[in-house]
Amino acid sequence: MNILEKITNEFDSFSKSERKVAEVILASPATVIHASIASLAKQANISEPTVNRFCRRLDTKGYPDFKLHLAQSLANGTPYVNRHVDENDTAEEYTTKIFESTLANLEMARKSLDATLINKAVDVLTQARKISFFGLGASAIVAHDAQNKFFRFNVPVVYFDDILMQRMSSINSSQGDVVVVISHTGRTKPLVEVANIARENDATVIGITDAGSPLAKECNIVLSPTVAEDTDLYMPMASRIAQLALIDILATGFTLRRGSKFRDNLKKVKDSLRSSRFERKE
Amino acid sequence: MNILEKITNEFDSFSKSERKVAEVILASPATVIHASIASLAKQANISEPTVNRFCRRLDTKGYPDFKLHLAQSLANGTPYVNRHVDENDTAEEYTTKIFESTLANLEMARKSLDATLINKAVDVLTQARKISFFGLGASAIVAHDAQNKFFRFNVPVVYFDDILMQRMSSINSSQGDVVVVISHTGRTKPLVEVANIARENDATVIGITDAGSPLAKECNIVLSPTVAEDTDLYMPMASRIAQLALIDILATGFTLRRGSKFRDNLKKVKDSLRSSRFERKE
DNA sequence: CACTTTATGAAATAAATTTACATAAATACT
DNA sequence: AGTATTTATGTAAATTTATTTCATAAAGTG
Repeated sequence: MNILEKITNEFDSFSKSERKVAEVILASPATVIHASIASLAKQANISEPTVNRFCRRLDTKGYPDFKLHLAQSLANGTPYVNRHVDENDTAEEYTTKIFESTLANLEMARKSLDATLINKAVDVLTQARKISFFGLGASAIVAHDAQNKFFRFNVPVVYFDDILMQRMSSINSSQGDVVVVISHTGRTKPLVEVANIARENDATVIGITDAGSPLAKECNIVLSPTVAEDTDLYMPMASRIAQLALIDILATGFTLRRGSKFRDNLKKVKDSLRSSRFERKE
Repeated sequence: MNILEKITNEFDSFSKSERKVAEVILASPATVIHASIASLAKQANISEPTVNRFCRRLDTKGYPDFKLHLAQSLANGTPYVNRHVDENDTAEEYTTKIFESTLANLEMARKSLDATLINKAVDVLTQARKISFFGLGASAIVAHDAQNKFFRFNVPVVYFDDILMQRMSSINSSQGDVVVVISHTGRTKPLVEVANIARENDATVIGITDAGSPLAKECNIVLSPTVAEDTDLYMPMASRIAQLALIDILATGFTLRRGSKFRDNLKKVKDSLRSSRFERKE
């Protein structure tokens, strides 16, 4: 919790002198962060140790640490929240709301991801003989994006958004192949079947999906970026953005694992596009 | 400006010792705000006065004041750009870095977008007879996603990631049609041509691209979500996520403009998927 | 109203930061 | 190349700032 809120909340439980400090701080926190303990004590008409004790009471290590917390409370204030779009919102308003929701959800997704599992997934991917990315609907886009990234690594990579192709591809998979199945809910029957087929054919299955879902049960490794999907508009929004961030992370882990020499290759791929572009004038 | 960004920006103008401090700070700013000047100096293998001078160089009053600024940079809501992944990062570290960059870039994109133009674009889209989304490479994914969203609105919508199909489609366009061209750089020759063809055939062209680019010049409306693309790994990352957020915004604007009755339709589309899913047990 | 607990402040101590100065490194100019 | 000059860095002392200790005062309790 924000330390300013904390001061307000606990105000009633403070002693007489502590209240004096609290009042001075609440009156102009921005001034306090630049004041020494001596000057704050003087402003509040109490002694320096009292200020120090006040800081500790608020679970900080001492006065300087307290100022740090105060500074953070003052910075930008508003944490990201999921804000719902309203019927009468202006373009300005819904633009802000959507960005804020997206940010809030990314923050949430970040917290929900387990670095150990990511590391394991990267392990598996770097050793793969062939990588397949499968998704349907909005998740197809994520699979599509993953292909666009991983093909640069010069590993055999395929992507299908057609359930039949996915099935056929899975049936042909075997040990050493990695199949990445992407589904926000993890409840899309055909995709669960595809995962099952892949696994029965000894492929390693990585799921980017909800941890407790039927799809998750078919996976060797489950990565689940959790978001509070905005269901107001019945469209996948935050989920796919979090999934894309995860793809970035996996791709980054992959390149890091392969070392710097490997990254020169990436530059080549990028440079190969140059001739199809208009040059910058600057 | 955020002091962390400032350190990153001015890094090249630092002296040898200053760079050492900067590196330590950038590597783990959260640790630094709890460190004394002595411990930071030791970590960076330089003397305490050098740290102090470093702080002043960044327009702070001294080390404690510098820490205050740093704390504010780190506070909620101010993620920072350009946290470059490092060769030796752990999964935990690069995961954090990528999320932070993504958040910072979304924040940046949000600031760069003009609500008036968004409103205009929504206007045009709601009145369109047919909407086409065109992109190549990483932007193809964004176009793909846009189709996935807009087809729910029951308007004729197409998406192509094939340059020939894009050309043919553009040649056949006419007044009342809207073509949305997506390209981060706006310098991909074939796509610029496509935009030109569309415009010559009286379609309205909306560009999701860099404002000053050749592609932007061919557009009737230009929406340019600006991001500081991380070029370390030669892969499009933040740009496409910002573009997707913009698609969400346009789609949201579209549904709001169409009114609540229209949104019942969206629910129907979503419900139509139900039979293909495993039910939740809860 | 005595007694205990809790709160507060003065002074001493400890810690951290800054200044002043000396030396070393880098750069520019013969 | 060699010297002069500027710029960068470190050592040690001085200063500022924060914390601890301990004594005293206020508040609460039976």
